[in-house]
Amino acid sequence: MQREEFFESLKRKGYRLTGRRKEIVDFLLSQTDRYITAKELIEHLQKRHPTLSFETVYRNLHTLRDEGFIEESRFAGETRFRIPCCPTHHHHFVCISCGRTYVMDHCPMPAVEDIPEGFTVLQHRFEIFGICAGCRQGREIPDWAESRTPTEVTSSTCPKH
Amino acid sequence: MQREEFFESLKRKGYRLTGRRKEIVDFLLSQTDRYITAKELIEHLQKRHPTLSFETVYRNLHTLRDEGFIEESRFAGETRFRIPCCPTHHHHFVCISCGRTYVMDHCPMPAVEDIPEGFTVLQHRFEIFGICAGCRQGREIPDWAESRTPTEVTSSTCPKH
DNA sequence: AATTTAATCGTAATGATTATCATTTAAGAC
DNA sequence: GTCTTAAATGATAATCATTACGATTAAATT
Repeated sequence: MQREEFFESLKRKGYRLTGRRKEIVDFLLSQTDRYITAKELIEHLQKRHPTLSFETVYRNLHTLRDEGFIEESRFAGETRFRIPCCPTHHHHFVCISCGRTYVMDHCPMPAVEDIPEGFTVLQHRFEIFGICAGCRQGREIPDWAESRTPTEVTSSTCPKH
Repeated sequence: MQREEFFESLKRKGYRLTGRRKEIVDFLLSQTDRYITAKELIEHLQKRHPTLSFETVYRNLHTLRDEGFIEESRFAGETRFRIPCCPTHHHHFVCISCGRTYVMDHCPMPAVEDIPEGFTVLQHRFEIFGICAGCRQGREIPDWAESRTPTEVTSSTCPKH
């Protein structure tokens, strides 16, 4: 979603286009290929705008999330946010070292056949966590990743984005 | 995994079988069909053992997690833990109302074919969130669930556990 | 029973997130 | 352009989950 489109959409929903809101959205739009933490966002924006408050950042992130504009994920012990890189439904390979996400075409839901009657599906989450090629060189695998029940999976070729 | 087996395994890894550890594991073993929060665990155990400290609970949960004995998930704004209901690899339908989990046979990993060369897969996460039949009656869908980008998925039949 | 050291307790500290309320400011009306 | 008003913000304090610390307890081994 492009910047102007994004702001139009916010406005249509009755939100005001404040300076802060625009700064926050602009930064998110500049980072659509990875998840960022609230802290990263604040630190980045406070360089130019020292008076920016935590409250404002969290309030905006949650507003955007609740309106479906941003995705939230949590890994390596931190909650992270991002604006989806593209509007179509998809899942990610997430690099736990740099937070970058790589689009995967596959969605598991069509193959799920054992949801019983009376159960309501609201959401699903499918993410593969690992180390991307860029981070592979020169970085160790973080402790938290090695220490948890790993999944032995053999993989194959070629991402996107 | 049964109780004695569990304790044996802990002991083999060099951990002591303390009273607190056993109480914590026993409670987890009594709740293998759902995720519980650290708070729930503490509140339950403090009824009988008022001196139980937060420190001990968190330390044990993390020890158990790091040794691969318990799974961690986060939804509805809270971090939750559980001992897997069975040792084979599987994923869950998670009821966001009661936290109960229902085993699904399907694992999406074999169908994933677009992981590029140089990328290392460490883990994957596939969860379906929704409302189970039991909770469907008499409960509303929580706010947090309705407010996020929902996934429109049609489903079919019959869970386990 | 004595020894060793992991595990625990109690408390304080940390870090992330949320609440309060006075003040500011975007958006629409005039 | 000015006025109005309600949303958004900033500053601060509060809350909540989680972690750290140092003294004490107790499991496991001798």
